[in-house]
Amino acid sequence: MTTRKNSTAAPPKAKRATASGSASERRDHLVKLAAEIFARKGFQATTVREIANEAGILSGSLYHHFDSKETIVDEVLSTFLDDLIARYRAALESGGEPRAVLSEMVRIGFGTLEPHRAAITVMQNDWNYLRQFPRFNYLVKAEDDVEQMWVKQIKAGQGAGQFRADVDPKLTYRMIRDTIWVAVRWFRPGGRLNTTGLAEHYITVLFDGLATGERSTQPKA
Amino acid sequence: MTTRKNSTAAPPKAKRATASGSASERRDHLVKLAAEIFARKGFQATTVREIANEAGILSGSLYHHFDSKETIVDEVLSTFLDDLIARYRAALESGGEPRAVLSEMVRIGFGTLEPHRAAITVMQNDWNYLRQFPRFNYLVKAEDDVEQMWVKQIKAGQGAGQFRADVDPKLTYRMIRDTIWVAVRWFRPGGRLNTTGLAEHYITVLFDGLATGERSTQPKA
Amino acid sequence: MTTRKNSTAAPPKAKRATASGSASERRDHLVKLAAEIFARKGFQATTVREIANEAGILSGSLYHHFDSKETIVDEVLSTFLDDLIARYRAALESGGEPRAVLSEMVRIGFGTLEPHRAAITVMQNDWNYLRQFPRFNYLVKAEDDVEQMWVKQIKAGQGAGQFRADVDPKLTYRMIRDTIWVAVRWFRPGGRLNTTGLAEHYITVLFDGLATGERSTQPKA
Amino acid sequence: MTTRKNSTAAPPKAKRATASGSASERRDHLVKLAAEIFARKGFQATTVREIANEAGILSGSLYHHFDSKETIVDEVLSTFLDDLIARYRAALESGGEPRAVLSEMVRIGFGTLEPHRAAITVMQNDWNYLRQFPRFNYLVKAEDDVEQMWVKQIKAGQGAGQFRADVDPKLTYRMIRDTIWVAVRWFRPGGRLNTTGLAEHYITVLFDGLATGERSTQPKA
DNA sequence: AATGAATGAGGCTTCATTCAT
DNA sequence: TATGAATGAAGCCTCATTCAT
Repeated sequence: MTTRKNSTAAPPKAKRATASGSASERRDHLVKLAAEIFARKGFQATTVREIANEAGILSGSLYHHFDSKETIVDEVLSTFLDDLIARYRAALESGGEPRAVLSEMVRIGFGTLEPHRAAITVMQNDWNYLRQFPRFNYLVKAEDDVEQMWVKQIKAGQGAGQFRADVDPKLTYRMIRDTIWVAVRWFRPGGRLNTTGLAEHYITVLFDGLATGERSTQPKA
Repeated sequence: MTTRKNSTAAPPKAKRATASGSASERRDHLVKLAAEIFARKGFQATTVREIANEAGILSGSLYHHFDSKETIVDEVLSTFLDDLIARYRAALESGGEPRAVLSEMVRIGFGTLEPHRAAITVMQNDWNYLRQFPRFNYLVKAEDDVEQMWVKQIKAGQGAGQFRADVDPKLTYRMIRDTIWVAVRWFRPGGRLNTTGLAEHYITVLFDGLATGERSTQPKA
Repeated sequence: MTTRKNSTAAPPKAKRATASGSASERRDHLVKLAAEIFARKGFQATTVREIANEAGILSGSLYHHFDSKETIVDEVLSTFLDDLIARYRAALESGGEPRAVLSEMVRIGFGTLEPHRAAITVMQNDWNYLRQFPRFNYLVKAEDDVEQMWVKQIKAGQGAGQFRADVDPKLTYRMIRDTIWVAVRWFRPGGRLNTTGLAEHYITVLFDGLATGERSTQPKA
Repeated sequence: MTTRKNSTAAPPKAKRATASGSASERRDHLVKLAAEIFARKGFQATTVREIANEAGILSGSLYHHFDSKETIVDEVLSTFLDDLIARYRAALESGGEPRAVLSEMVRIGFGTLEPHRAAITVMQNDWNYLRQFPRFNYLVKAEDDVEQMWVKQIKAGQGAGQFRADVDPKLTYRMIRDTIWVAVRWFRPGGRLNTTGLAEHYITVLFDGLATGERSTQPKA
């Protein structure tokens, strides 16, 4: 009735070693389990009972660790965003030329697809629902911060003559962002391309286009 | 609240001939109302009571029109998909060269953003949840059909030397598709660009890329 | 599973007559049932399931009539207070001399003991708990209104020389009020005294005191 | 949070001799804390976690001191009742005349308002709920004992011609009792009157009545 | 004595759906 | 077609209590 998973395989001692661990390790483990289910079924369709079952405890016991179901998804999302923003900042601080920085940002984006697959999926699917709650206002803030980083680089690239001047920076950012994140819907590790391959593929098309030969439209700048 | 007892008296046929004509009109109206709410709040977060309220009736009364909540969203999605596929087919049957056809398909895609905004939003946000029900299997089928149309054109374009040969057709399709549909999340009529402008903007970047000057990578074919 | 009470005794037709009735009759009936249980067990110790069981329906069905458990107790209390204040106002508007009016108010107070026994009990026992919720602020308001009515009469009586001047009007009111309401804890219809008898007994002691012979302290006025 | 492992090393006896002396002091402290919260929020609305928080420990740790939540409130109430009955007995044993003894009992009652405010509040508000549990039967017994003391004095007063004979002793007792205890709801130290003042105020009204001039009804005896 | 994790029962509430009228 | 009352299942959460450490 207690341990439901991994119960018959591991020796008792190993089990105890797993069950203990630092206070927040347990919490992190639970967040990870929850994230997977949220990603698979959607936040609303996921019951706290499912999360608890997956962890081998009763649903009420979850509330020893979290205030509410919202708190859990909050931790899922904020963990991802914190990591993402930190990576972006590092890329910006490298001080490279715009095209190189932007390429790196694309790589960073695709690079989160695997480690943060669940969180990105939740953000894609449940964002619309979650944002109606005041507690998730910070998500909008984070989104704005990220947008500024991208738009700034695109504009810098246009100023430096690296990017065509006849595209809208904000619009372009949105298209890039969506193309990256939405890939989480169909990308599965182990397919033809890994996320690095995906990134390079996209960088190619993004910068040089799908067409061959001469560019049909020339930049105005 | 209105007519309450006219069920057993009048002959069914006569009644339908007179009072009807709006038989399916009423139904369509309800579907449209529901679609808007589904789009705004998500399918699961939308209660049948909300839909009924919006229509000025009680929730139980909805069941004179639809078997279930799923039936309503089903109608929302299938109406959109039927229209979309019909348009794609028309573009394909025009028999133009691949690049022209693909451009037209992009235009068609962006062109559905306004008339089918609600349906597209629902498909984006609730697809993950809905697909777990067998009744929505046909959605997967429709998605596959559409994918084939696109991939065929991309391959044709590569064969004709119009498109670079070093990109993956299926992957490219998915990125195009995602870029278009996901725009429904932020596109609002009345902004800087209408959907036609959006389409042209994207076609430019898609075919010629973001960069200026020489293409850094050359097609292998 | 549906009708649990009065099911075997009454003929089917009678039952239907009971089950229907005007929309608010059903609601009033439920409120009355709930009031009895609240009085017997306390508001918090009463579960919505108990209320629903008593009414022969499922707990969820209660929410067809009421927003919440609080709404039910709200209706219990406000019904009582509305009636009480109306009666007090009528007594005040009779325009009698203070001692007569005050006597009448005492009679009114004891007079509510039977028809509003449940509500008064709830107010006595659960007031402390309920007042913490903003929605019950109006209870405090009603209490203040009533206090003003009483205090005004006591002061008037002192001004007219009918009541001793060396007592505090507000304090005296509180003691009278509490003595009346708190009787709901032990008063049971069918005992030695009915509520009229109780009222007269209290009026006697209230005005003339428990002692015999000369009053040991004289009014200062 | 503090000492965590000193259980198996030291001999129990030595430990108790040193660290203890506050064995029951700690317990009494916890009871006092609990009483305050019970009074403020009601017994049922008070969680063991709140009590533990107030004491700076975790809720589970409370169970090293008490078997259950009921045990705590039991201690709150019985402590008060033991003290009250002892005081009453002392007054009775003084052997004064009925009116003097009764006055003293009124003073004792009001005198408990401050030192036992919390316990009295709990008894007022949660009596109805608590009495349904067999373990609190002794409360009813104590209540009966007290009633007998009062009624005996009232009857003695009537027999001695000090109190009017046309009042019901039991009924009179109840009204006096209620008037005193219920004052706990609004009495706050530091107001116009302290409990001594309250007592004298009430004694005046109780024996001589609110009215001035001749008594309108005369005792029959 | 205290911690911290868990239990198990139960509470209030929501909601899609049904059905007699 | 619509109403209004009800169902029944389920959901999130609370809380007194237990127990190994």
